[in-house]
Amino acid sequence: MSAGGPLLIITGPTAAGKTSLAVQAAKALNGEVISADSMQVYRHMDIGSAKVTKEEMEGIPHHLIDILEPWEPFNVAVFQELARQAVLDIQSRGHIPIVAGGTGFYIQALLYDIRFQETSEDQQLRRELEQLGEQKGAEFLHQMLAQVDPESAAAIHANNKKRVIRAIEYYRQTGRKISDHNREERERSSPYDFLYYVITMDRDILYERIDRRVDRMLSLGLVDEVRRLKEMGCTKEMVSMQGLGYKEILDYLDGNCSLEEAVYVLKRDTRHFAKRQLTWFRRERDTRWLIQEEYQFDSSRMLKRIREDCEKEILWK
RNA sequence: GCCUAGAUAGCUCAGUUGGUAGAGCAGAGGACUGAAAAUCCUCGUGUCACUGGUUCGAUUCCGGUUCUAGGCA
Repeated sequence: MSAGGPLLIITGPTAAGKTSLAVQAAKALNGEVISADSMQVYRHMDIGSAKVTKEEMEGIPHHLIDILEPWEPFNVAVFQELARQAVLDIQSRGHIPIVAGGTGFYIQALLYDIRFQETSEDQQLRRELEQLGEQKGAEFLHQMLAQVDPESAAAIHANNKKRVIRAIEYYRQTGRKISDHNREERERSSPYDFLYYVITMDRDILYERIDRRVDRMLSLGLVDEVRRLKEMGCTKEMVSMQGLGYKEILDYLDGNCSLEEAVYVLKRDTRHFAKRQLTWFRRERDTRWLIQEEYQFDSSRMLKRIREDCEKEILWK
């Protein structure tokens, strides 16, 4: 038994069926859910983030949902800190933590206990570097990075300004190369006894479900939800407003495109996102894939599989 | 019915002064360690509508056919 205790992870691309399986698993295994979702942390963003409703929770406690206002910043390091606390909290009640959500990066940070530096975010430096990039071009920034951390420069494409800037920022703040840091962190093993499930299905079916879900969001009042956020003062620069469904509808409300165009882009970008999520999970170690077709799209059948795995692994007595 | 313009990758279209063709989007694969629902990289053979003709050679020129727009009756 590892020091961290048992941990169940239920993830997968958007619209794969994570939410309901997580609740069912929690009910069956005496668990509580920790959301690993970068958008559901925000209040007033219910429809577009496909946030679990009170009814869907079926009385199961859900952590890290509705904890921030849309103008507040959020990132992996904050998530990790809060998620750790939630794990301890749940364990203190003798319950099993169930991490459910589609943000693979967050799951990784918690699962492998990735170390993040105790430095405050340097918005000033970031803005400076961004400006520099605007003025002198992506190549220039990339060259700056190459001088202090050639390995990172070789690994990060010059066009990927966000990454280049972060690598420079990391070096300036810590005096260390982010490439060294990454290499070390990659070696980490998890403190938890975990079962890492990734729900998926045939790509065409997944894409159809995404389209239908966006249509449903629209009929549930996504446009009104975004309009309310806009009236509250939310702008597209905010991290929260970069979420799918928010940036596109905001574009429409700002008069940059028709609603039809916004919906087309939203569906398309959500498909792209689902694809990226799958790429991420394919690369992760020790994942167990739950192919919906093999379980007739029936979450109780998937739950049965999970229970069998639990017994085999003897994670919980 | 006549005239004109089109018909090229799943979609929108470019192009070849005749040597069998290429962009964007879609789609696929990948990266990712404090913006991650973000950011970035890689991948393009298809009866060039059909059918005759000219030609060493036609998707490209000429004729006909079909279809689609627009115009005239």
